[in-house]
Amino acid sequence: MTTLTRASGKDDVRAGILRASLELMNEGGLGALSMREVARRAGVSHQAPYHYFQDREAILAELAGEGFEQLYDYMVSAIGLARDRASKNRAMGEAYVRFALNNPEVFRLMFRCEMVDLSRYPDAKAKADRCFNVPVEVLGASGTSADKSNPDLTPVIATWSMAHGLATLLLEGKLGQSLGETNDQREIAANRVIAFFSEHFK
Amino acid sequence: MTTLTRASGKDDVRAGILRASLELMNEGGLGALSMREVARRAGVSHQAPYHYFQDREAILAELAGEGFEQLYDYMVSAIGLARDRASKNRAMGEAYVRFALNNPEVFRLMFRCEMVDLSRYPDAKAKADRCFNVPVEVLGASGTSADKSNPDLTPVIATWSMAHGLATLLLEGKLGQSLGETNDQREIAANRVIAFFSEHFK
DNA sequence: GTATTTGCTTGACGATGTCTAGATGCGGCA
DNA sequence: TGCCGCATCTAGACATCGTCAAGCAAATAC
Repeated sequence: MTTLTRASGKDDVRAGILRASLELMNEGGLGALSMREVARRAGVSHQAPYHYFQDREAILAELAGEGFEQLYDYMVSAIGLARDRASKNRAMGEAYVRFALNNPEVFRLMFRCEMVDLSRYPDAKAKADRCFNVPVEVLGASGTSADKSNPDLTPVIATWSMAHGLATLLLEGKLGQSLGETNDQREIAANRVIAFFSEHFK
Repeated sequence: MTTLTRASGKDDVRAGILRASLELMNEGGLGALSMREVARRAGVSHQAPYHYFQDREAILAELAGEGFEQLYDYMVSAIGLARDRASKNRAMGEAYVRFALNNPEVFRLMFRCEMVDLSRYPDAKAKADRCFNVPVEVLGASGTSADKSNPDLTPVIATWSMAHGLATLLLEGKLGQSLGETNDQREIAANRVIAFFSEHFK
């Protein structure tokens, strides 16, 4: 009885810490994610999280890794529904922005190098790299360079930058009312921008 | 006389606090900017800054405001050197990225809404808005909408997003080695991306 | 010449991340 | 069965942080 509780309790505690972290982040932003509050919410002492994670950054790295996995899923499943390369490209950008709008705090976390130094967390880094390869594969054939081993990434970076900048500006409220108030309105407007962009790259 | 000394002394402390804040930020990132360390470096007690700024955010707002002024200057002077609309557009994007690479921490600060809520700082907000109007004016004539009072901002947002995304991804190291190691290399590569983008909008 | 304001200091409070040092209970081994 | 070691977790302490409150000296106002 106690054994069972304890054994399953281990995973419970670790999972509970992660769940509490995600909750806190989504409720009050990245700044609200404190070790002690996480522990409090997970119902353990303020030091218990240090048994499962080396420090605060290790928790963030795990959350960021999960974020990259989700972003990958968003993009891949959107691409799967598209037929030609142009629509794949567009669907990818739309999925990118949609993910950002649906998971603003995780998105911020994923793209702030001072929050998580990915080079210190190979697992999360691998998940990130897998993400970054999606546009390369979708757009790869469009590279103007004949050298396959060293393709010209310019179009890939331009596309990715557009989607990333749009997502970021939306998230940080820098586009004001130009793109609407609700998430739905903004997503539609964002898709218009992406469509405009894609139009010019056919 | 005394009045004059006092007045300049007052400004000294205020200016010293701002200078120390900027230094700290540039040395150790946004996280290194603490009220107490700022005060220490400015040679005053830990409470002195509260005479000039309501709280930490007020200092950040002032720094962000200065950042927007600089970004405006970067863009406007770059545009001034260009002749036609296409080169203006390109010069603007290049200036945007150059500013970000030259002032990474201020750039981060400027575009993180949880750091500075611009709606609470009208001065900084005005400086930001003036910045955001630059692309509108440069690209304004290209709007497809005939309605001048409500022009179609899609091309403006696409252009801005591209530059912003590129700057952000570069700053956060998400483009890895694809664009070189040094700031100079990255700036050149970034300009290539911007050129590619502009090419398609002629 | 006293009262008020300005500019700054000192001290305190609660909160945080993390180090160190226990406590508690389990599995393996004698 | 009894002991050891390890995993899991708690509790306490420390330095640091942002900021509130109170005080003090000098300049200014009346």
